[in-house]
Order: sequence, then C-alpha cells, then structure tokens
Amino acid sequence: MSHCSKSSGTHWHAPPVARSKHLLFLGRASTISDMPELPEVETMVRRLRKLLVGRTIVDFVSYWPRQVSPDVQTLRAALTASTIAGVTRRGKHVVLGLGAGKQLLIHPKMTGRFEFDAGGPAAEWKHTRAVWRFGDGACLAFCDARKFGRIRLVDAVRPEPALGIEPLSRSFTAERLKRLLASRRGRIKPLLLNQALIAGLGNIYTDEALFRAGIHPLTPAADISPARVTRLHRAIRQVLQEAVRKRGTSFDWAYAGGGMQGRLRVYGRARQACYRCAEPVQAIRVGQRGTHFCPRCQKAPSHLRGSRAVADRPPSRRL
DNA sequence: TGGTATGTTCCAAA
DNA sequence: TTTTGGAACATACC
Repeated sequence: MSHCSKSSGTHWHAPPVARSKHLLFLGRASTISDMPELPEVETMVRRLRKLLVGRTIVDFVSYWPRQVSPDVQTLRAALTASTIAGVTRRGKHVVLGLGAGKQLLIHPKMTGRFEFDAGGPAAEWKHTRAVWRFGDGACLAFCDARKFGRIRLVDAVRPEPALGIEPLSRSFTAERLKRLLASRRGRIKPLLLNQALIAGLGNIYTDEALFRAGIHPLTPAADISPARVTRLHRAIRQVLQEAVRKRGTSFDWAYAGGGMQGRLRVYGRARQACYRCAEPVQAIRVGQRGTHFCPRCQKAPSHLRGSRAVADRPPSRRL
C-alpha cells in the first residue's frame, strides 16, 4: 500500500521503528494505558493529568495525518507553545485543556493508547501515530494499531461533539434515565450504546449493566417498567464505578493494565455457567455488536419469547 | 483463511 | 421521523 496519496505531504514520514515488546517494561518509559470505554478513558485521564498538567508543548508530529483535524500544519502551529492546563474526560474522549479557549479532544476508539517518556524521544513504541514533545524534553505518544483514533482541536466555548449525559455525574438520576428511554421505540442495548444519550457506555459495560439489572438486551426501551429502569440506573453506575476502581478491563493483545476482567459476569463468557443461576451465558448479535446475557436472569421480551432471535445461535450469525 | 475485536459514521432501507 | 442493518475505517490475533 502506498501511504503518500492522501497525506498531502504534511509531516508524512515513516513512523519510528517499534522497540521489541519486552523493552517497553524497561527504563523510564511507562505505558499509560489503553482501552476505550468510560472507565478505561478515565484511567488514562487520571494518569495523564499527573504527567501533563503544566507542561508546555514545543512540537507536535503526526504520522497518520488522516486522524487529526484540522490539518497537521494548523494543528501543530496551534499546539506549539501551548501549556496544558488540565486533563479531563468527556464520554470516551480525553480532553487536554490548552487555555485560550482551546481543547484537544482525543478519542482512542478501539485500540488507541498513550505512552509517556520523561526522558524524551528515546523511547519509541509500536503503532506510534502522533508525538507531543515538551519543553523539558519529555514526550507523549499516541499509539493506535487500527488507526481509528481521532485527535481534534476544538473551541472550549463551543464544546463538540454532541454527547449525552455523563452517567457518573449527579445529574444522571433514575428519573433522568426514565425520561431518556420513555419516548424511544428502539431496543435497550443499542440505546445504551448511543453516545448522544449517555456518554461513555460501551459494549462491555452495557452487557454487564443489563445483566445486573435483569434486562434482556432486546427489550424495547419503552417496555421496561419504571422499577426496572431504576435498577438499570443503579447497575450502570455501580458497574462503571467498580470498573474505574479496577482501572478498567484488560482483554487481549491490545489492552493491558486494568483489573475489571475478573469481575465481568457475562461479557466474554458465552456458554459458561451464569454466576447467579448456572444457566449457560448466551451470545447473540445486536446491532452488529457481540452481546452476552443470561437467558434465565434476563427474560426475553414477550414479543420475542420462543422466537429464534433469542434461541441458541452462534454469535457470528446476523439476527 | 476467515472470523472477531472494548468505536463511530455514513448511507440506504424499513 | 425513527430505527435498523450493512459497509467502511485499518490492523492484529487466534
């Protein structure tokens, strides 16, 4: 494949050669984290905050210009000489506060992660897509195997994108969730994944919250009783809070560092016994996402009862 | 080799 | 209008 066609020439050179894997655990270099749902991004943000606040950017390089906006030259000019005033989270975005009404939003998508080296550009990592260099010689790298991650400079006064409520904020109440779901005709799982409604839930924690609330993922949102929505609200907050405490879920080659994987009750447990009732956990596909639930603890909605949509079938099949 | 992946967006169709 | 499915983005692992 040719890299050159779409890069308009800006800062487009070969990315640094990756060090062999074991070297990542030596020396000063430290892996910040990885991962993509709210607890994982929150974990990233907390660690980045300690490392970055007060540091002044002296250079920015992108090795995959398609993932940054505006264009690399504009972005580089805007970032250079900026001091990072704060690091926060909005939904699944890492937000670097730059002062002067500017913010840098970084979305890790599926495989984005940060690496930091206080000693400067000596360390180079696998899949490095962007590097920030600071006045004291330290370097921050955004690494992203699948290149889905996005880095966007936005006006802090006009916050983008349009994201829904923060599920761990005080304003996310059971009543609020009821209102959010009441007028919806869709199924509950895709609605919980909709970032314009609730910002931060992803595939793992949605399945986990639905299990804890005893709600089948295909249940039409408007059919869920008020009492059950209250349970769902509590389940969402509990599972997210627990995952934040555990520093998120570590899964496969792309993600390491968290401890929540040992606490998951249905996600990734297809055909294994439900911890509550011993029924095998079932895997189906909902809105193109792998979906795990216990068919006994999470009763199918009445209109689907007995239908093939909730019967055993391999997760690779379309519904 | 093919199926799958923690995310999102765009389009078409229902 | 709302909802849903499919493809696309791009790569790595099993």
